[in-house]
Amino acid sequence: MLTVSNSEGVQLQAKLFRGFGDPARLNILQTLRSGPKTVTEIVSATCMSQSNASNHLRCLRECGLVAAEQQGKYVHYRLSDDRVGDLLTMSESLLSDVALGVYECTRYNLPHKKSLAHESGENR
Amino acid sequence: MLTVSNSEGVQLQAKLFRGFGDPARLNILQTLRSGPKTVTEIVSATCMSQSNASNHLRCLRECGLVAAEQQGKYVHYRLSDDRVGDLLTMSESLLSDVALGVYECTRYNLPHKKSLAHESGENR
DNA sequence: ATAATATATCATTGTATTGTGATATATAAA
DNA sequence: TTTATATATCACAATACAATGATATATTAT
Repeated sequence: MLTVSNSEGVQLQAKLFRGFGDPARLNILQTLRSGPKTVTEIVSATCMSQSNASNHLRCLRECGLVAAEQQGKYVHYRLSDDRVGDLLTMSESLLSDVALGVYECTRYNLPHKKSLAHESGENR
Repeated sequence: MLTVSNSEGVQLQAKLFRGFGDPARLNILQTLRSGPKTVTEIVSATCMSQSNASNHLRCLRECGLVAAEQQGKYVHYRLSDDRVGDLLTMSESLLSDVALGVYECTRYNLPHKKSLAHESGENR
């Protein structure tokens, strides 16, 4: 078992979670839970542009979260390991209990209020 | 169980994973696996600045991944749920098999070549 | 009260990441 | 071959994020 009690281990593990931590990539992973798909199928299921999907698929592939197999002019992608799906399942279980908290977590999802600071008052 | 088959669900779930997907936050979570800690203890265990730790702790708290309890002038932080640790354990299991791939995933960890563009040329 | 310690907040700055559009490559069909 | 379809690559612009430093708040000790 990999030990993560060192700095490089934490880096690695964080990078693994990053694979899951982007809406576009997570969307792809969720889509692949129902079975292998071609890029075109992924694109249409996720409503993302083809280049964007390819870019994220590359990352997911290099991270080992998905595997690719070329068949003719198609490339079939699938989750690389059952544990990828297991992690999704477990996170959903956790999420169902902490959803409200996550929903309200604002540090990294601020509603884009670039200039709201001068909205009358704001003194503290 | 929360359904993630919709756009908001994926957003939420991605945000949950983001809590794990940053080295600083993951470092804090790993530190808390061995038991509750004060901010000062977390700071010294992780070698991060106090304000940085507080900022990340706030995110982790708002995401529901950690819980805080004030005791006198100390605030004790702990993992909020066993499943947080379980997710870490499971990711480590997965990582031990895909570690090489993750290590080589370059799309989001490019080696910092800030000024390489003007290395003779720079015309674009 | 004053000082000391513990923690939180917040604006700023630098950097990393995302999505896009243009283009390249590869395979198959006509 | 030419054309169409599927996928990949890559530079760029826009955005999002992390770490910092300064400062605020809260608790305890003197």
